[in-house]
Order: sequence, then C-alpha cells, then structure tokens
Amino acid sequence: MLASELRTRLPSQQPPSRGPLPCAGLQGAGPARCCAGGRRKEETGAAGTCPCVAFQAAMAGTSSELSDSEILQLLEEPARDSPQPGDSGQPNSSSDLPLDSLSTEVAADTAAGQVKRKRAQTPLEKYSLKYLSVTDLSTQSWCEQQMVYGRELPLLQASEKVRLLNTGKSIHLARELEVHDIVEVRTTSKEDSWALKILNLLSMIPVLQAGGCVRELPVFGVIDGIFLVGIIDELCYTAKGELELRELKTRGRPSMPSEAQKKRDYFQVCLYKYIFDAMIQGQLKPDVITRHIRLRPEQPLGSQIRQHAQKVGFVVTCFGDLLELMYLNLTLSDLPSIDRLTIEYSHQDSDTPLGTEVVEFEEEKVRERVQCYLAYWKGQREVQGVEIEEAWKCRSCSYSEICDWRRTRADGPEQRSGLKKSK
DNA sequence: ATTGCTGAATGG
Repeated sequence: MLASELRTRLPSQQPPSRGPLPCAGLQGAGPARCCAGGRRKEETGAAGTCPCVAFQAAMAGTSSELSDSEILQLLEEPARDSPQPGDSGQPNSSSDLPLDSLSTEVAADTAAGQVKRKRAQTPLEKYSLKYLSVTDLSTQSWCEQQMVYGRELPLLQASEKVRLLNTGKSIHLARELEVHDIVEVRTTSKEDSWALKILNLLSMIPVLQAGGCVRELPVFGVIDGIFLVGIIDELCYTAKGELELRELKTRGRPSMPSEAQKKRDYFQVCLYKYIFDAMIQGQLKPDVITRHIRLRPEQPLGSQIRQHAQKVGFVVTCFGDLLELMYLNLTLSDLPSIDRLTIEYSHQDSDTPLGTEVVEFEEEKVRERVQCYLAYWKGQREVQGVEIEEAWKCRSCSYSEICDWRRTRADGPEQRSGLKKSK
C-alpha cells in the first residue's frame, strides 16, 4: 500500500582477496530455494495517491540524499512553510504537557460495581511499539528518564549535538561505502520493508563465509519476550581467525570517553553479540518475526523487492519464502559466534585514533541488565533517572529543566533536612 | 486504537 523508499545494500565488487572460495555459499546453501513463481504483472495499484504518503516518501528520499551541509542548512532554517506548534510565539493554549501521566488509579468513580480494573498501559503499548532497537536500550543505559523524554518530546535537541551526530553519521556512511554499494529499492508493504532488512542480512552471510568483512549487518532477536533489532557496525576475521565485532565511535573531543559512556558502549556491543549468536544458533525461527511484528508470511513481495532479491541470489515470491531462507542460511552456513568485541574511539575532526577497547562479554551480566531495562518497557517498574553520583549527566541534557526525576530527587533531601538527626 | 504505527545509529 504505502509506497516508500528504503535503502539497501549490495555486496559490490570488492572481494576480500584472502577469501578462499570466491563464489562460496552463494545462496546455494539453502536447498530450499523457492520456485520462481508467477511473475504477476505490475500490481502497483496503490502507489502514490495519498498526499501524506507522497510526503513521507519524499522525506525519506531527500534525507538520505542530502550532504551534511545540506542537512545542517535544513536544520538551521526552522520550517519556514509550516510554523511549528511549540516553536516561537505561541497562542498555544493546549500546551498541557503529555508528560508523566503515570497516575494509574484514575477510574473507579461511577461504576463501582463493575471494577473492570483495566490494566495500565505498559510503555511499550503507550508508544505503540512492536520492537525496540539495541540503541534504545543503550540510550536507556545512559539515563532512562532522558530516553523517555526523548520519546515524548523529540524536538528538544541541542543543535550542537545534532551537528556532532551528523558528523558521526557521515563518517560511518563513508566507511560503509568502502565495502558495499547502497541501492534504493521501492517497498510497497510492511513485509517488503522487513524483507529488505532480511535480504541485507542474507547477502552478507556468503561474504562472512568467504572470510570477508561486512558492515552494517542487521540483527534480530527476542529477549524476555521483546523483539529487538540492531545493526552491527562491522564484522570481520582477525589474523587468528576469530570473528570480531568492531564498533566505531567518533568523538567531538580528542580524548577517550568517560566511564559512563564506555559502559553504555560496552553494553551496546554485548547486546549485538547476544542477538547475533542467538540468530546463528537457530533461535530466529520464521514465525518469531511474523508473530512479533505481525506480518503475513503469505504476503507477495513487491516487484522491486523480488528483483533485488534475485540480484543478491535469491528467488522468492512471498515474505514467508524469505523467512525460511533466512532461517536456513543462518543455521546451515556454519558461521561462528562472535569471538571478540572491540570498540574503536576516534576523533572526528583530526581522524586521530584515540584508543581501542576490548570488551569482555559476560553473558549473565548482560542478561540481567537487559532484563532490568526491559522491565521498564513491560510496565513492571517505574522510570528511573540517574543516581545522584551521575547527576553531572544532567548538565548536557535538554530535559533537565522539566525533569521530574530531578525535581523529586531535589525535594527529597531538602524536606528532610529539618529533621536532621544527630548521632 | 476505529485502525495503524518505527531504517538504527549518530554522541555527551
């Protein structure tokens, strides 16, 4: 239905010369190759009639084509054509902040007999989320309260931060382009969009089998009943033949990050390993994705998707075909689990390497931490801000002025100060 | 929910 543009990866010319079998594993791995079924002609019926759709597609298209300077320009001229509601002068009477609203015991007024006791919405439901990203969780690790505000009021972003992020983004893109091309593929359904992610993953498996290096590898998995997605920066083999995950972090200042940042980054790469390993161990059964994301396996894939799949070496007609291929290729390709996790910090402006950290993977600790973060999303506990020792984080936070967590933390000791006990 | 819902990551 919705026509939108997504980008996808092509494995491009560069074969890592050390790879033994040049055409190893090319999708042949799967004995299950779907029949090249009926090419139905142009079922393009619904493309581009709704103005909203057209707008979104245009947005997606442009934002990915813009250079950084163009992006910055856009950011600096704040929407001339469409005055933003919260922006400047504001006859904004409806400015009741949708924050908090965690008060749960609202009802119970009239129908006293019928206590229907509607379960309060979990945050996952409140934001209509069917999945979380790895970076959602690592952001949560920095400050959960800030992460929540970020969802409530995404407009509050310091421009300095935006600049830094965009620089990091373009550096990553440049590196990605070193190992493969990026092509645009039109998608016409949700299944198409997910098919693209899966095709990107599938196209990288043979490269890994051949001992090559891949960047931006998608991972999916379920932890504690919640579907997670992420993108691994880089996977390659060390001289010893270990499979190494490399994460690049570019920095504004030419110095190593604080412990808090390292902690967040360590967690991020550990999560990638956790999910990747589970994938190749066969935990990503075809129905896992369809159940969590509510997709239809029988949904025919769009013509551009099928065409792209063929280019990458797979013949598929419906979404379910791709799910089967994914499962088979992940489990039968004999990929190793990730042996080594490294994070390289580098200075943005000078491109100076600042240091590389090797991260220890402690499965139990990672599990516990994920469990704790996911408990918030499942509504099993309230949102938490930073501990008092980490209150310095609030200095660089756009939400510190309005932060409930800060307020309650500040009030607490003050009120008690009158009751100071001598001991 | 009436119904439906997201490129992830980008950095401090």
